[in-house]
Amino acid sequence: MGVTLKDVAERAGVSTSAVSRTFTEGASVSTKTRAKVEKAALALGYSPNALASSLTTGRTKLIGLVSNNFHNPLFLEVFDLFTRGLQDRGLRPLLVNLTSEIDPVNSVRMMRTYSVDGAIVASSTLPPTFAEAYRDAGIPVVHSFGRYTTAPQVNIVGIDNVACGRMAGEALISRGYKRVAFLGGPERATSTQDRALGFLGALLEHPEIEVSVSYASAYSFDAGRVEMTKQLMQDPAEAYFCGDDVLSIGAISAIKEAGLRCPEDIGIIGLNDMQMAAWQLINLTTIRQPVAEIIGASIDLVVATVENPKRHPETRLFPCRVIERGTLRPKP
Amino acid sequence: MGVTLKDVAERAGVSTSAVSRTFTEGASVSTKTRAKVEKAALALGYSPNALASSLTTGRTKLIGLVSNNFHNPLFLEVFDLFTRGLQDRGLRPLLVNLTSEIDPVNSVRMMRTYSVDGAIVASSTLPPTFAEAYRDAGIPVVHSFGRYTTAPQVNIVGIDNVACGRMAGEALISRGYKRVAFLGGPERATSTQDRALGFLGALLEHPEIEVSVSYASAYSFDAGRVEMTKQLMQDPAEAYFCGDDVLSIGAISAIKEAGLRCPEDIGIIGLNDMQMAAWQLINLTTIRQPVAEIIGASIDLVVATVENPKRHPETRLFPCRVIERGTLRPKP
DNA sequence: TGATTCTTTGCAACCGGTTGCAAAATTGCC
DNA sequence: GGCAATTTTGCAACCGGTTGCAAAGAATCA
Repeated sequence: MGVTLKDVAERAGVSTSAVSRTFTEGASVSTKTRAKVEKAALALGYSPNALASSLTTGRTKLIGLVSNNFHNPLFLEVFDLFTRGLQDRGLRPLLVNLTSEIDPVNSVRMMRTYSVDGAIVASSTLPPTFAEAYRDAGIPVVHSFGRYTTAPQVNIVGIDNVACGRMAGEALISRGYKRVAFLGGPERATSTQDRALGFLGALLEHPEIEVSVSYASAYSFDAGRVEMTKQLMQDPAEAYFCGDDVLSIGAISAIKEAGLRCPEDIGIIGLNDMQMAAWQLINLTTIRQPVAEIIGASIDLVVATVENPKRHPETRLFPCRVIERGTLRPKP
Repeated sequence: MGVTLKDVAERAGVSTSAVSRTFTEGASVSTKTRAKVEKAALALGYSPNALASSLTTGRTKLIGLVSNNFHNPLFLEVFDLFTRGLQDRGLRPLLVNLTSEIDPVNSVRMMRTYSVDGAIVASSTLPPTFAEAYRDAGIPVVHSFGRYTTAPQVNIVGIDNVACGRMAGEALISRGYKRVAFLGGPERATSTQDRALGFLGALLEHPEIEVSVSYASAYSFDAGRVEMTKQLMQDPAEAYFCGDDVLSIGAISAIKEAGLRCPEDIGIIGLNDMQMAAWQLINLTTIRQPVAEIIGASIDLVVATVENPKRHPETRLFPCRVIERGTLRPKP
């Protein structure tokens, strides 16, 4: 079955080294032998074995793509962009689903077992210790959608969640809402904490506006719906900044089920701008996270770190912006 | 960085063979040496190199997971289940995104370059020739969500799309709709053709019911919305069987935008039952595709074919059923 | 043409493991 | 304890490639 280097060498009447060199960028081969080899390889249907060569070169061109966000529709876009982006650079994503794992130790071992060149942790909910565990194991890593820190221990690419929270707060203020609220994801998620911080910060400058905070149990439709239903039974705010788009849609669902309208009775602003948010049926006003840029930068960074492992860890943050749709009342 | 077999052997004071054997299931090692080796391995933090061993064993435990459905929310569930299912069996998914590819030749070469043990083509829109190209290259393969054929050339796991079409037709008939329609995905997709066939077949027994057929340009929200808008400008049917859930949601959006109500004015039944279909905001009556079973069977089949490459190709179809929600009027 | 330099080539060792084989060690049995 | 049967062990070859090195060949120049 498998055609090997040796087969090609024999057929072409050259040494295996010659064959190896024709398939190696920038190696020294004459045009004549190259032609002979290529002809033989074509005839035999030879394709080099990346894993065997990785043994000597130390590069597998495998990148571990680690995530636990297999329930957030945004991540379908994320996986699409990551796989395409990696493919375009001749790299292969080795997918790791961490949904049922809490400990990085297994995935680290796996990364080593498969000698990945680098790893990308794509998650807004995993703690920074995850990416750090990879780094400690000597695996070049970047944490995408991770939390910004002033003295990063690992590469981080994402958004400034505090700034986004502030942006959301200002959006509500500028629309004249007098009673606003933050409806976050799980309180322990760092992204939630940061968004709350920014939101409350913006409101601090407006003591005349009433603010409240609550947390859903997960970044999910159901959790958003449940939490908003709870709010409606008490004394709801006029407008909510929801921790993310899925949560927002859950909240909107609760509002409509209660016979209220959005934005006429209650306004909602989300975060992410996943494709679904633009669906006319949903038409969610939200803050766009520049997913493509984040992913492009993540790949760039992991490649750079693979090429220079001593590279200093870096943080790259991308600006977000409000996307005006139909779930907040218009500015006065 | 990398701790090798030799390092462990040296430290444990045994041969490399002994170390290799302690890490090989069912090999002959005494308890004493095993203990020595394990102690040394632990102290050194050794983890075996799967790629090096694949050279001699011929197994990488890598499974190519090939898809082009990176825009259908159902596939987030699909990827979640596939990655978890493969992981549970000690296999690793190597993700291949075919979105911008039409020719299998590149992905086949890639599979060989990485010596995958097998491949799973997860797509309802890729033609059967794709999976066949893998099989021709000697790669054990199963086509998940593929089309049923009586004399399969490759393993196929999925649903009986004709039966689903019939089921949808019967659901509409039983609710007393007198003018019904099929709003399919792209006409060239085999799944669309089969669903149309089944749907029309069911209606054949009811000549008193008026039937029409149209096709959206893609399995997407926008395509569904555009096509339904077109329908509404002419003379719409009372109820539509949409080719899939995303298409259905697009259609519902168009209906609401036109100031009509679903199901009071127009009924919709979808296909897939992706998680979102159950969201109260959408509450789509649809036909459930048993995704978890399909994926479990796909993994079983690919593993079985890896273990016995001469295994006869097999088709496994799973029954679907109607999930009653709120987008069809109730049965009389 | 011959000396010198640069390019191309093959040899052989190596990457990190596995495995058939024969020798060594252990066990069982009388 | 002695012998045969069984288990454990290490040697060495091999998996499919890469690469440093020295020799061979080609090109350059006087």
